[in-house]
Amino acid sequence: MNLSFKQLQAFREVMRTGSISEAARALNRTQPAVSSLITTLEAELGIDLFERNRGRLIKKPEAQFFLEETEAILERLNHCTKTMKEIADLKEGRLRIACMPASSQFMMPRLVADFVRDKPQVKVSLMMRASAIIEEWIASQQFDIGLAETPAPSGAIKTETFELACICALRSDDPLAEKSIITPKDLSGRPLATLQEDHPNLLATQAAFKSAGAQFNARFELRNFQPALKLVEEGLCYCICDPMTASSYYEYQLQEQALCFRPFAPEVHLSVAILQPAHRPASELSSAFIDILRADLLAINQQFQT
Amino acid sequence: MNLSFKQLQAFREVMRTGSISEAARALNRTQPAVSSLITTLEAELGIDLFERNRGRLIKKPEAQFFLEETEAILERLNHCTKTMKEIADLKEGRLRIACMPASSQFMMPRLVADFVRDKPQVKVSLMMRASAIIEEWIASQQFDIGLAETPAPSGAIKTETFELACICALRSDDPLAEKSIITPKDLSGRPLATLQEDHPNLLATQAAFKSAGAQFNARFELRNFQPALKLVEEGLCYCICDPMTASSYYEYQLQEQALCFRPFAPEVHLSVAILQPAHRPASELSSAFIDILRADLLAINQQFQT
DNA sequence: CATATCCATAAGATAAATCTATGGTTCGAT
DNA sequence: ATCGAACCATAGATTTATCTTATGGATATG
Repeated sequence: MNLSFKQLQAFREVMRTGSISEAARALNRTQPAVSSLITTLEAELGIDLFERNRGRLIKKPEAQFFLEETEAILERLNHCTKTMKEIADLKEGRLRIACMPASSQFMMPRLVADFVRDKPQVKVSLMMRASAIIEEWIASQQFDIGLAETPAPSGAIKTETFELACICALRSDDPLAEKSIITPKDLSGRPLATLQEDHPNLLATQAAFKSAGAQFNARFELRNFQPALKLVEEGLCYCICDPMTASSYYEYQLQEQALCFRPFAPEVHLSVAILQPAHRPASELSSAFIDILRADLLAINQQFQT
Repeated sequence: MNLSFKQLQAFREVMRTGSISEAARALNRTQPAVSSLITTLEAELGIDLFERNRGRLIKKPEAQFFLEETEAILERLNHCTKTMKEIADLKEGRLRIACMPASSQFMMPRLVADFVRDKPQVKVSLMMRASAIIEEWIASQQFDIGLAETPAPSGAIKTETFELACICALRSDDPLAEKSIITPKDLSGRPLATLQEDHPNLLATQAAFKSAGAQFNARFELRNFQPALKLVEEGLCYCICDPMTASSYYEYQLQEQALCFRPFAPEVHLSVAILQPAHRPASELSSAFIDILRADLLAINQQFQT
């Protein structure tokens, strides 16, 4: 089987125009070139497609059948290359994203919306889960991109870590809002909403308080910072939360913002990471999305550091 | 769009084996050859299909998609060439045959049956009609092959004429059966079954009688010779009929043949023809069938000339 | 640390496609 | 009839594409 697309294209053109010379003109080739293409095509198929009668070509019934196949193949090929071009231009494709709760409500939807605005053919799966689940999904290649708390190193996951500087959430009418930077001393003994148990972020916060000689009063222990802001709004506590959660607050609480955020010193981090399946290259689409995701994470991390 | 099947085959093999070197071995090419095929393929698609990581190839998700398309195209092409081979070997195709009554009952079915015995994929339409209808069907290209009485010359029909020597049908117990050749003199004044009105065959028969000085007694006028044999069996008449009709008699009247046939002199012909649409080449299948049809007509024409 | 395997590249060799030139045939119009 | 314009096929020259050999760099394996 040594056919070529050129032969098929030449054959199609000959069938359309009814003559080799005409087809040659349409294809910007010389007549002998097309003649040869047809001859070798017939030889490879083992059957004559045209009858050479009195110096002219006459289509044989077999040619009609072969034309249908030819059209189908060329059409498919054409469509396929077009699709690949679309994929190359990021106009088409599939993107499966799994993200942690802090980013799921506003940040990630906003990024996805911006990203796909000019890509009507791109399909997106966007799932919110706890970081541990996201790890599994990425490791098992069920998702292309994950945003989660930094997992333990694993051969199955490629990570790009971001140390998000946590900031202090407090009521705008709180006296502490006067300060441009909040320290453990400021919050000494005051009720806090924190992450639970042995979360690295909690440990780091406790360490900051301890080394500053401040009293650490964890009143609310939560799985993540999202619900904490309501508690702060109610005046029940303070919260040293990650900037993604803080940023979300501005995105949904557009008017009458009861809360404000202040940098916290010393820096306490929440370590998050962009996750990708290892041993499998990212699609062009993934890479492009990760670019804007990275940029947004860096921007959010800066947003509250004045 | 300048892709080639070679590139697709190479790509498929690389996807299967996971490496260029392996694929090259499978394809009986050198590794650089395959490498180049893949490179140019990527260039023409405008997108990388593999990631070159630490000296190895890693499939990108885009490659997976493209593979599906590639498989489909190659599969279709493969199937198509196979079918063309079948067609070339006359193992596949379509044959539309229209035949006149004299040949429809035994001769043509027998020929078709012989022809398609080893061609299970060949589809046949076999229709019996009066010669005038067959002409129309062939001229309008509704049928590929016609067997009919020779029509008036027409630009739309290609004809191959056979002058069938008519023979005399008579009862085996008739005294005339003793003779090896029947002449108009033998039948002078005796009742005949003939074709009707101004049919050339009737006119020719009448002329033979006249020039022999014999009396022509047309007792039964029929549209064709088939029913005549029954009348001869009943002893009601003689019939100078065409050899196809006579041959049919042997094919269905296997035992107790009440009739016999004798050559008639001078020769009186029934002119029949194989018809094909003009300005359209025959399929390989048509040509092949016409070959055996021609042979059979010649054989039948000899059969009664002892 | 040596060895084997992988891929890419370059240069030369081979094969394929294309073009130019030509001749034969048919058809239509002088 | 004869001429000219189409048509197609073939042959030889030329360009283009493809393959191979040779080589070097990178990475795994034992």
